[in-house]
Amino acid sequence: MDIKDRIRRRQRATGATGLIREYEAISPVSHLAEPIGRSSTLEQLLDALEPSLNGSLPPDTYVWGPSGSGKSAVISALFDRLETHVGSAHTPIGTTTRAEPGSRTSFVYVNARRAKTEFGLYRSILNGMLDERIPEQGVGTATLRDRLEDALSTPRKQAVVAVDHLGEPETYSLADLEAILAAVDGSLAWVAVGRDPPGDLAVDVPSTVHVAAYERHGLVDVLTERASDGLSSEAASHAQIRYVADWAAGDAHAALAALFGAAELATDAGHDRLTDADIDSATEAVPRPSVALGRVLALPRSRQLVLRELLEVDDSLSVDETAEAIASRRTVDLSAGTVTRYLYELADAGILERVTAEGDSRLGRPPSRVEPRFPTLVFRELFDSGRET
DNA sequence: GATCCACGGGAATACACGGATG
DNA sequence: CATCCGTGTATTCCCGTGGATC
Repeated sequence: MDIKDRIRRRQRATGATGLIREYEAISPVSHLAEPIGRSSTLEQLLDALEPSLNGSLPPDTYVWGPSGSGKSAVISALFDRLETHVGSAHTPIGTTTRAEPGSRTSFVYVNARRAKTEFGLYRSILNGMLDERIPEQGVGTATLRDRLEDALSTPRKQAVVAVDHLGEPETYSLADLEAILAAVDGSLAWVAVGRDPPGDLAVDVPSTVHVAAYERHGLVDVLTERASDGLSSEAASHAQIRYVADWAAGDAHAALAALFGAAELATDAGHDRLTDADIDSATEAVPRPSVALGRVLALPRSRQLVLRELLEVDDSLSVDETAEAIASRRTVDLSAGTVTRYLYELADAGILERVTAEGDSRLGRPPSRVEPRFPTLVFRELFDSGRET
């Protein structure tokens, strides 16, 4: 919804005549309704979820794989489909072949980055199951849990909940998720998504699905498809796409971030197609490894603002000096001390990297400076064209 | 009046370094 | 020589506050 608004705004601005035809198509934070080249993952997921197609509860499942391997893309697209075509809650009776009459299965996709608490999780699940408006505040967590149990208590009512992005600094772990959902009394199964191998987790999961990184040709397919949807024809050459795919080494998020950044640079420079220099500059603006943009864009406003302004500040300054510079900008209404703390916190979370300065031997502990660990060009663009994320 | 959660200040603690101490 | 201490910074941690919502 957010993204669409931004895109419309952009399309209006550019008249969709420029090099970039559709921002969403080349955005690393958006997913296609039909993921490209992940059919084996899709099959494995359907195997695991098969019981739910007949109205019974599937086993809890853990899906894992590296950054940019298409986990989110596949899961979100699949749950979307399942909810509209299989979950009968919103489907008029008799329009599709359903197993047991009256059985209702809700398929809910939850982004843990945006539902960071127990309260938020219950709220997201209820939101996906019911058409009613769910309170955001003013009501206790236990109340929400009761409400969820109510929703699940109707005979033959069940829910399969996908919870994406587990185990990141800002999100809870699979163990936490299991504990939270175990407290819910009702027919509910989960599909948890994370990066850690199942063996590293403190939880035994009955079923796992591994998603491997994209092969080179697979990633080329993804980029080709996305470029043809989002860019003017022939804006990116085949050789350029292969180059980006190689550079990204299987990480679709990084590859799309580079493509998006290059398109942005080319547009700003008035090119009608990507130059190799655009691509080089764009890849330089994508650190490897890089933090997912979705993580950055899910941060509270004030942190995103600090990150945005950070991009305008001389990056050789110390943390304190940087904070000072950021706090003095007129868009920022925070004390330098608070900005300092934000910078340290962001560094601790891996969104920034602290680099201890060398030389310059003054008294006391030597200062460090911070460098972004996220795709800066894309963040800048999404932040500036949007707002309210 | 209850409740969630982002905010934001500032106290507490860690660290680097040189010099004093045992 | 190893350890402790003081000083000046850098970094981390805690917790009350208040807006918004029900």
